[in-house]
Amino acid sequence: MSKLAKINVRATEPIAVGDVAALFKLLGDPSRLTLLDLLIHGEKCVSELAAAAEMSESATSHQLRLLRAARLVRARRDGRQAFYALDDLHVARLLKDAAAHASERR
Amino acid sequence: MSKLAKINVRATEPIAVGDVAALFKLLGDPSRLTLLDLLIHGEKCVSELAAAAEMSESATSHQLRLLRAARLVRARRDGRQAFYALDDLHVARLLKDAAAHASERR
DNA sequence: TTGACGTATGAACACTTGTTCATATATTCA
DNA sequence: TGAATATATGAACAAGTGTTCATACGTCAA
Repeated sequence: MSKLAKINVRATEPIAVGDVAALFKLLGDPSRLTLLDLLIHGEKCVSELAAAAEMSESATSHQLRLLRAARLVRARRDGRQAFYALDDLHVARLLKDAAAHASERR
Repeated sequence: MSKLAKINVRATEPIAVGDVAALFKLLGDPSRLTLLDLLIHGEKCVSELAAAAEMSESATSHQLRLLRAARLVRARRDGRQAFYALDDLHVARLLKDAAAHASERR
């Protein structure tokens, strides 16, 4: 793949394509996207998220783990519950932009 | 998956999560992302893109097909060559935002 | 401690994805 | 027409992905 391997869209500095692709890849799954969308309105615990997204709690936890590894969300323990929240102010903007984009393509 | 299934990030109207995820999914591959990045600076033919991205022309054509189906790029025939260009003004912005995002996460 | 609850994690599996290889189509030139 | 060039496409395969199921962990209450 690409010897270039840098994205040059006038970002402050060129970024490895792999990093950007990894970010988009994480956002490119309906389950994860739903979870992130749910978190836009504030932090929620795993069972809340699972219920709202209509996923099993196991699947929810697995996906949250990926989002956490990428630092898109952060976890906070409160007793037996784990509360998740967006850990990145830019994510909401990316979602918004992409949503706007998708809506204009009809 | 999600009964909600709409993203509500104050887009003009709620968008199906599936559509947004499909867009991100397309952007979530290094090969396709490289091709799009190459096209930011103007239209290019398949062999140019293949050379610059260090991919086979077949693989390049396959990926361009996906990008074309999603109307992220458009093709123009000129003799034996097919020139591809970004077909979406928002894509460059998405790439830029994501690159900025990725760069701030180090 | 014991049990229940909420969450996390590993393994397994079906499904998807990107590439390669072979072949087809389209266009130009001799 | 025929050969050469540029691109497109189908089939097949390896590699990757998201879910499920079973189980483990951490916390609280009795």
